[in-house]
Amino acid sequence: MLGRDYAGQVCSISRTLEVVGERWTLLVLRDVVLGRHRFDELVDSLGVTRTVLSRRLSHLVDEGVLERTAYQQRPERYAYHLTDKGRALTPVIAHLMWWGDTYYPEPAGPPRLLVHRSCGGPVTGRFACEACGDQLRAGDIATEPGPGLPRT
Amino acid sequence: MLGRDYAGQVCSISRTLEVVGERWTLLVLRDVVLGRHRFDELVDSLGVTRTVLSRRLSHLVDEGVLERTAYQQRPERYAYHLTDKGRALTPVIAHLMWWGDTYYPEPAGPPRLLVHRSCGGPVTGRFACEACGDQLRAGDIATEPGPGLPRT
DNA sequence: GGTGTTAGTTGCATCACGCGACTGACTCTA
DNA sequence: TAGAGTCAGTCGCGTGATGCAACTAACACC
Repeated sequence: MLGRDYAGQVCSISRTLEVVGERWTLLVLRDVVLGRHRFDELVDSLGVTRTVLSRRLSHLVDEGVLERTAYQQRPERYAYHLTDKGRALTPVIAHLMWWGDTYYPEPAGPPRLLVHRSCGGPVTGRFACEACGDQLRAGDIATEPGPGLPRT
Repeated sequence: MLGRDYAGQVCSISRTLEVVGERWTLLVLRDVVLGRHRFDELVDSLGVTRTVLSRRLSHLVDEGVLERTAYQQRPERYAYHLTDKGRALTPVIAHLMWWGDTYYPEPAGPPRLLVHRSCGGPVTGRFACEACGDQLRAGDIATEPGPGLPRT
């Protein structure tokens, strides 16, 4: 996605998109979340070019989102797994999935469901307020300048 | 981001990324969320090319994520605002923001904070289980095949 | 009549991506 | 031991999206 970077953006989102905003990157992460960990598995599943997949995986490993571990020697074969930093992105993936299912539903229904691991119930991507504990809708959330906002 | 589409992907995320996955699109939406609604405001704030911004806005309007309304006649001037469908994406933007602030913190602190509109408390992007009401962490969420999953 | 504002469009050069073939190290089968 | 298969990539070429900068159009202000 980035030929050039999002220069001059003092913004947490642009920094994030430098890492995961390129074409295919979020789909690669989705596949890893769904249990696909090997290079050829990802190529087959995504239909992405081998060149691009190679670049994306290297970038994600460099940034600490994925880790590359040898799962066999002779010949050396590698698998890609999420780090904690990568796992922290699953809500983004989950919410993109929810949004797609909501606004672009497939006739047959959603191909994947998000469930609560322990009780099996459906999961929704609500935000919560840490102070009062309320679950929030989009309209309940406001932004305000933080300490790092440059004065203009 | 998409020269070609993510063809053959039976996936809610790829459908979503067709709409919001292109370079700059999520940053445009962030800016609209933060209150920038006019073409030149967005150009100045993002540093994006006028050409690309024009394309992105048209695409988002076509997809019903933004709406384009005239805020004055003679000369006609337009502003871009979120639709409900667009507002449903704010948790994605918010979570990307949180992730950037967490893993790529600025020395001065985060430039923007998310707050609960009514009580002012900090907001975190947790998922919640609709069945039991628990707030979930990334590890508490599992995926399972849904009705729309094609058999292989 | 000249300058400024706003919302774009146009043209050119460059960069990233898609496509497909190829490499290299090793295993498995006949 | 020759040939096919597996896996994780790399290489080369053509196309399409993007960056840069100038230009247009419609109007307001002085």
